[in-house]
Amino acid sequence: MALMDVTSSGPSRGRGRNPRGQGERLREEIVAAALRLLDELADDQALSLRAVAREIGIAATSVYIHFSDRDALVLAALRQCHRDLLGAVDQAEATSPDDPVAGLRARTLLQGAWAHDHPGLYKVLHESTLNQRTDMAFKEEMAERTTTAVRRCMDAGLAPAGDAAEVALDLRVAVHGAVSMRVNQPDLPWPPLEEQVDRYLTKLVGVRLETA
Amino acid sequence: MALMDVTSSGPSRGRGRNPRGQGERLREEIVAAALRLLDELADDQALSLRAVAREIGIAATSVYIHFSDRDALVLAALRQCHRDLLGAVDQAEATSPDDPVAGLRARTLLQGAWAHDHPGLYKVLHESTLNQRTDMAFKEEMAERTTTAVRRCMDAGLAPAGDAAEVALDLRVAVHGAVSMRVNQPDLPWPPLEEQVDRYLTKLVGVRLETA
DNA sequence: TGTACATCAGTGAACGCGCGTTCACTGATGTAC
DNA sequence: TGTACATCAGTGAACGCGCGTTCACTGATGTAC
Repeated sequence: MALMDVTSSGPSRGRGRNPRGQGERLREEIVAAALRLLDELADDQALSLRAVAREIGIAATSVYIHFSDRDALVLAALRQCHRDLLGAVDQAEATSPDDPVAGLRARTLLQGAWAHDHPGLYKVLHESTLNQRTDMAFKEEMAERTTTAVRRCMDAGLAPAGDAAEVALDLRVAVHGAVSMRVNQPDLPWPPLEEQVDRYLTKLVGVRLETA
Repeated sequence: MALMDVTSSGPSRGRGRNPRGQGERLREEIVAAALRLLDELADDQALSLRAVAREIGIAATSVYIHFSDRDALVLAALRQCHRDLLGAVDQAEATSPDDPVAGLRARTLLQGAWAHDHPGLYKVLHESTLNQRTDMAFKEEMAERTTTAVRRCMDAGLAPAGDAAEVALDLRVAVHGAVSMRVNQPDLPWPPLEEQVDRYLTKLVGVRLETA
């Protein structure tokens, strides 16, 4: 995807300036560093622009070349994070194209696995005070796709017909609760997420899961 | 409860020093102010000791008379907050002493109502990074009491017999999800919490609710 | 081919601010003799 | 009854720090003529 650079080894380590026309590379690096730090900090308010700059070895002021202020940076990072997650979840679902129930289950479990791998980002994405202060409209996409997945189960006769949006909401909410509590209190002795998700799928959506 | 003070009107407004032996009053005032601010800020990291002092008109250093550092103050505030909530929930349940299902429902709904009234405190209590850094063992009490309430329903034959702890966990988790999402994204068009809770009670616990 | 100029990618010093915490203190009130 | 002293409740100045943001700048690279 990126052109090979014969003269330097690695992605221009040593923090030389980017070649002409490649100024956008820094932008990507800034966003990536912000995501790394946000995952560690688990709190958008705690992320400082200066820490991001430090992380990649640039002057703090260089961030302003690409972002108008700190909030714009955080928002861009979250947007990117959401896009990545959305892609991963869709991909997980696509593994079982012929089995709507398996697809819905894979979707749901991938979100759990992602939260397990990136607890800080999960918190920032779902619990940050930016949610109140900023738009975040892009988040609705995930909800819509879950509704679609539930409807597919209903249409295939694998779940009792009903209000797919309502059922999907109940499922999303319950799973968010399960993930959120695990993320927020990781030291408590939680039962396996898979089992709990399966109970929710069974009792809330009404699908039948083969007890493997 | 407190002795009447004939010479001053109101609870010693004007911020004169407390009489000898009443130094603990300031402690209570500090905790109350911290809770007020935490509810506004919805983030324990954002609460500054200086803001608390400002809020009640004392010197910032006076906080150190009662708390060893900022974290100790926040923890004390959360402990108090949790104690109050626990009492309120128990009281709600006690309104229906002869109906375990109504009791469980009242318990659950009161937590929802409390979160609605104190969204910032709900967030701090359940989502603050203090959860990772500090003990917060006192929070387990709420879980135990919910399990007891569920078991009561089972024992009375009002819910299918089963693992009360597991069922209670599934319920608590789902309700936390419902409350958490409403608190974190208050501008989204949520359906009434009561109805969602009733669905969870029906589908997860298996109780039958009179459809009034 | 040379050269002036524009553009691009980024820097470094400085600003004012609020923070947690430390320190030595103040002044009222009670108590021992 | 007087008085020295201890205790209590709380203060005010000062510290060093990291922060977001502003400003004027630097130096390499491309482009018009």
